[in-house]
Amino acid sequence: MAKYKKRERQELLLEKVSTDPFLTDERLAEMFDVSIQTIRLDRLELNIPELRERIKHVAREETDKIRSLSLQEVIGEIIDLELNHHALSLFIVEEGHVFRKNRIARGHYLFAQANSLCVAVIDEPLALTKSAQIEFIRPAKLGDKVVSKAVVEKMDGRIAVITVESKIEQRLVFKGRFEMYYTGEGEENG
Amino acid sequence: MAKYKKRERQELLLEKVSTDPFLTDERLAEMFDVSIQTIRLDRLELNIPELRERIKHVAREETDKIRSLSLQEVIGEIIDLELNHHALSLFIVEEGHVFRKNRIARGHYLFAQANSLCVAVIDEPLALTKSAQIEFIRPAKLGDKVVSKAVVEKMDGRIAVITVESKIEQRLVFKGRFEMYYTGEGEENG
DNA sequence: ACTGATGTTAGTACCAACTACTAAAAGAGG
DNA sequence: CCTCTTTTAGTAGTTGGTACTAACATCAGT
Repeated sequence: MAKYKKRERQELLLEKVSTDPFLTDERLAEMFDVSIQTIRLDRLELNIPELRERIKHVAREETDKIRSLSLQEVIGEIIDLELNHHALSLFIVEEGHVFRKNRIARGHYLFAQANSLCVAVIDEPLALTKSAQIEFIRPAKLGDKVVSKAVVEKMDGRIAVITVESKIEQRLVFKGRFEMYYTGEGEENG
Repeated sequence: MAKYKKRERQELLLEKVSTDPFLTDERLAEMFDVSIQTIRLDRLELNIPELRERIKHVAREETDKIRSLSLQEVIGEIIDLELNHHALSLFIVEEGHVFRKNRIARGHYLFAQANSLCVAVIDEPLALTKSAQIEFIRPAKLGDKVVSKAVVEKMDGRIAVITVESKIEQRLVFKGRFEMYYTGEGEENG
């Protein structure tokens, strides 16, 4: 079987280039046993940018992913906050948070949302989780919007007690009782 | 104050290039108010590759990071496992896991290690956390190697009770009691 | 002030991987 | 056979460089 027809070649080209953006026109020409010019024409017709632009695009995209990853250090977005009283955050369950099998969110992400909310609600330089009792009432699934509410029950100068309830569309999915240790000393050096 | 000395400029150059790998020699020359040749000499001395190589490197590196990201779905590396009995995992505290201020690990990472260990130790298609009581005894700091041990206390066909102890160099930093819900039905569709 | 060493700039030839364009050759279909 | 599409060839120009040579500039020490 000799060369492909134009149509086939272009389909395959798209596939090749999207699976491996690092292919030069020269390599591609060899792969399809056509001239470089043909590959160029194909790219032109298919609006496939040149090698360097493809690489640049990948690099840009991925440097963005690092940013959104380090934003993930606080799980969930805080949408309401009154220091030392209460706080509200929203966490949207995405691909990375679920078991592949059943698309149920891993428990520790729900915990992380609650835990970082507790850290945020305390208006002190140092706030660490001391203990917690938690319950997972219902599973959260891919795409669910989990709203978590933390209420500070008491603060005695060292320990704060906070209750957290997380809901999806008004239905309780998680609750917990957190004891947080806090002080005014923000030790800067390790 | 006019131009920088060679030394200073090269330090700044390294910083600039590593924070933004997309800078051409021309842009850099403008920024430091020197000729392009000087920038080239600097790059040569500092072994900084040219723009295209830098971008290629970022693109390559980052396509790899997608892999290591999906590895992150289990926090910690499992180093010993006897299904339905016990499991051991190692979690090394890195930059992304700590508060910047004091380099203490965020609580939910220690929880995540324990939680995913509990999921792993149960030899059933579906295993979800039902509830947990946890205690943070001592803070874990940047660079610490946290060894977590999960022991299955009992399994009654639906609920497993697991105790977890996490230690850094033999010293207890975290303990918890987890109730896990499990079944043989691995529902594939949401 | 003169001498060297170090640092900076200029300029040339060359490269990869292209774009944009023109033009010729090859095939395929009626 | 003629026509229309497809493919190939070839030229000029671009970006962002390398590698190299050579001319200046700056300052340090004597």
